Amino acid sequence: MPELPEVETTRRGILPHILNRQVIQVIIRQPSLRWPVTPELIDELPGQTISAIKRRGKYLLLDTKLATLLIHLGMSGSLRLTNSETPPGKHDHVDIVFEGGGILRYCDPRRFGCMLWIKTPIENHLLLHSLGPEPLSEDFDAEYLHRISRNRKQAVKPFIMNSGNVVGVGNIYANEALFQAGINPKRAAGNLSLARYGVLADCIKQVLQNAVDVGGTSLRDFTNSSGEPGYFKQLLQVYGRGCLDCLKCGRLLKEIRLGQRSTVYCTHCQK
DNA sequence: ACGAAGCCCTGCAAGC
DNA sequence: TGCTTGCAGGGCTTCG
Repeated sequence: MPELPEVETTRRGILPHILNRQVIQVIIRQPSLRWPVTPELIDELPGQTISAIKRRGKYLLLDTKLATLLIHLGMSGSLRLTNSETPPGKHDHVDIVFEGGGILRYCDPRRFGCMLWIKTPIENHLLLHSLGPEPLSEDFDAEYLHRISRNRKQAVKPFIMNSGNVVGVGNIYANEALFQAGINPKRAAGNLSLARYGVLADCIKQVLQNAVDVGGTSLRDFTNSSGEPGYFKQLLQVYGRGCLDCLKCGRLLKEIRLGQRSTVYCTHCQK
């Protein structure tokens, strides 16, 4: 389940291998992802050179002179660097072949991801233009969260998971950040004080930065990596630990569903 | 305008 | 052992 840290790890991993390299071929084995991968990609990406690799939220943006390739990994997607000697697996849907033989291979068993070839200015694109700030940027702070949450009755957990409010806070990290911050996930977003949003903003930054740092350690061998980012399960304090003991107070953690998502918290430590 | 639910898809685990 | 069922999840889309 790639969240922002995994996407950033992927970006840094592929960057040195494909930046300023020319694409010579695109192979689509399975076009039906979240949205269809269009044949235009086969016709127009070859011949182009990757001039930048950016990230916005969980979207990866591969710039070329002609257009931008927008990639989302959904919840089961991954990008790996490989070569033509490695046969594609069952869920390896797209290959981007580079001059000199390297292949950027897109794998996505559940096909929740997407790969779109976008020729209009990318910042205007419908998928990007209404996104909230990057959580690790200075724009994301207590004042911002406090301001946009006034009069909002929605629970704070789905509130911070809404990409229009802040990008890249998925279910795992939302659970973790709220635990760190001592905030009950069910609390109405509009009722939290500026001070508590300060704590929450810091915890979100800390949890995400921590995960980026851990992801960074598995970067070195990106070309040969199994595609499974170390995932740092041992660092998770609440996610996946429903009915186990709270690591702060020892009482049993409670598991509920909030906005269709599994939510784990401590009724004693999170108010 | 807001918030909740629906939907896309496959792998895995549990139950029979 | 082999089926069926339920669940997980990001995030766009639809509905109330």
